[in-house]
Amino acid sequence: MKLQQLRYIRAVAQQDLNISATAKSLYTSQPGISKQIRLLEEELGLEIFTRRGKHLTEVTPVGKIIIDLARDILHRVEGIKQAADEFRDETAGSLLIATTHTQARYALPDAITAFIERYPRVSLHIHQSSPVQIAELAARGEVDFAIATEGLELSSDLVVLPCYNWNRSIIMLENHPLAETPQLSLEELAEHPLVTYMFGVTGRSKFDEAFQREGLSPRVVFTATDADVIKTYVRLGLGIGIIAGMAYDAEQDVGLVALDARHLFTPSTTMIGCRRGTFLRGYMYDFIELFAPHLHRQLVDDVFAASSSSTVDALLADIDLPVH
Amino acid sequence: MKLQQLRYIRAVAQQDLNISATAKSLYTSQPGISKQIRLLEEELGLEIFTRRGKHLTEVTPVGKIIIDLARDILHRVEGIKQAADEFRDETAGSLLIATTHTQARYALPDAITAFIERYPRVSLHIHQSSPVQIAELAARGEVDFAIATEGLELSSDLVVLPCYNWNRSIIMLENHPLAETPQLSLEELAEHPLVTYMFGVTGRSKFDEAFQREGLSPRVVFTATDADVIKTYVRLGLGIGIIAGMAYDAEQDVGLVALDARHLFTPSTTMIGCRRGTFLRGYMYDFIELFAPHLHRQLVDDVFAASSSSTVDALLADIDLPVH
DNA sequence: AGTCGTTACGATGCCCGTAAGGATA
DNA sequence: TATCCTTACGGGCATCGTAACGACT
Repeated sequence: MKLQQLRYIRAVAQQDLNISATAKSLYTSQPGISKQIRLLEEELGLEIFTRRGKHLTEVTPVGKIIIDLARDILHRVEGIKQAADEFRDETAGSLLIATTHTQARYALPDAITAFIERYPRVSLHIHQSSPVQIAELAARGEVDFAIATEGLELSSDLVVLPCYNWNRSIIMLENHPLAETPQLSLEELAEHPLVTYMFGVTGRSKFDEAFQREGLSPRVVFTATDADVIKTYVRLGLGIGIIAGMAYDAEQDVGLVALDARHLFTPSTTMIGCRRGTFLRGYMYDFIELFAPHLHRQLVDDVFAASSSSTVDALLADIDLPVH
Repeated sequence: MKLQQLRYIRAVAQQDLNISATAKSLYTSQPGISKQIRLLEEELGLEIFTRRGKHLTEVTPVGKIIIDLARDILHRVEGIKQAADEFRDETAGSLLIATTHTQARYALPDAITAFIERYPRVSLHIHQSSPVQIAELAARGEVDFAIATEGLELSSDLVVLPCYNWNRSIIMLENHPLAETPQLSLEELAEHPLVTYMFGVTGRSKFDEAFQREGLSPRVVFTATDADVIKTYVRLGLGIGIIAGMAYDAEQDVGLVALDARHLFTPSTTMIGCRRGTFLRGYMYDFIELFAPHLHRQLVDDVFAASSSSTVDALLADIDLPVH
């Protein structure tokens, strides 16, 4: 058994069982991959992929198990390289983050700024995507960290840590009839057309929960994946916007007013997720701590070691999350 | 990086940094190992072993991390082979158990008998050793299971499950003055010369605890690693024996009487341990369940997935352990 | 002097890439 | 017909084993 064989089966599984495409993506030849896979199957005495004629049609049940193990092994092999890099030069390397628009735009800039100042020689890549895709990227180990409010807890391959809580703000045109209301209620909100985040994005679930709890059906006339788009449509008079509080800036957002809505909605918690078994480099710990100061190295190590929900809960029980 | 290179560094680390000896144990040549290690070090850009002249003297700090990761990786590679074997033929394979004399002699026979009847084509190896060595063998993945009363919980590399509780019996010559005493006390025991298990073996710690709690200093005149030796010396009139209850058999042990001592000592718990990340074959689950019926497959999976003490505690909280 | 790791060197064998063949949609 | 996997074949390279060297105890 060779590591390349494991790489091949992983890649083929990823590329929809197309060996030709896999060969291109790995800059090698089809026959090479085909042969190595057959050799591995021969060595193990079973088929990883089922073939119909000359096409790979699906992954066998054992194949699934083996590919999962292969992913795990290759990830740990990466860990050895990371450990080596860390030791050779702890101030250089790369950091790949997958996150949502909201985080990239409003929550991350401070941490990023501080990070690149402290680690100028770490090449930083931020990949913006939807929560589901973010979680997948991190679970597959294609990025080091996933940062999002929704969707991370769904993958059991991820170690997930809470970073901060945040509340919502209600934004509207400054001449809107509700603009002067001191303590807006959900009933009042439900009477107006609303603009907010799409399903599955930026704490949308807490939004729905709140209305459902009161037996109200809000009139959501427009949904978007980010606050900038929402603000644009609020400006157009389409309705009242409900966005993350941090997405409103009194100076920048002229013409709009924001009302704090923390009395209406449960706070959301933004999380950072990382694949289990990842070798964390020194600057990775530091990045986490820059973004979420309560997540110091010892605690992160403990949570990684624990890797199970109730122990994690115990470790995190005493922490007061920052509120943004 | 190649798997063989990882095997080499692991083996060299294990063989006291002696490449020649490693080469012999792996049936290959010294230069081959030497070169592969250098190639790996070159690829990673660091030294795994420190050399003084032409001798390997110690493992570098990174080396330790890398060797640990290598062990982990190789163990998971074994897991792939296990998964393949399991799928090819779930009734054949091998099962390696490291355990103590007490377990092998008194607790395991029933489970073993049932196991070889159900899985005649699984080659079974039982390795008898001290608790500390047992734990090491299992933690290194050289055996599938460690079964012992002491020492397993010390290794964080092991997933440990409780199998059964057991109590002690006091054995003595049938004409001994205490033989008729209905409820012996620790004070009375402390007045007589005692024979029991060695330190670190078969629940010896509970023995010491009991006397210490009462502020008593027992006169232990002889210690042994197994009950057979203890019984031999009790027969010689050396003193009163304290052994695991299951080690006394009224029919076999003629000339000796046993008094139940569960009112004097805290029960001990015998545990089964298995390295984290092990791929468990179907017959391995069955073996566990044959030995400890409450440890059914789902529960074992949950504990492996949890792999942290407090979650494990929660999973095991509702279980009534069998008492032997 | 003996043990041990490294270097040098030669041969086997493996891996990869090109080219051709057969099967499917 | 176009795509795709497999087999066949040849070149290059890495690995391994033997032998000799240098270094330490």
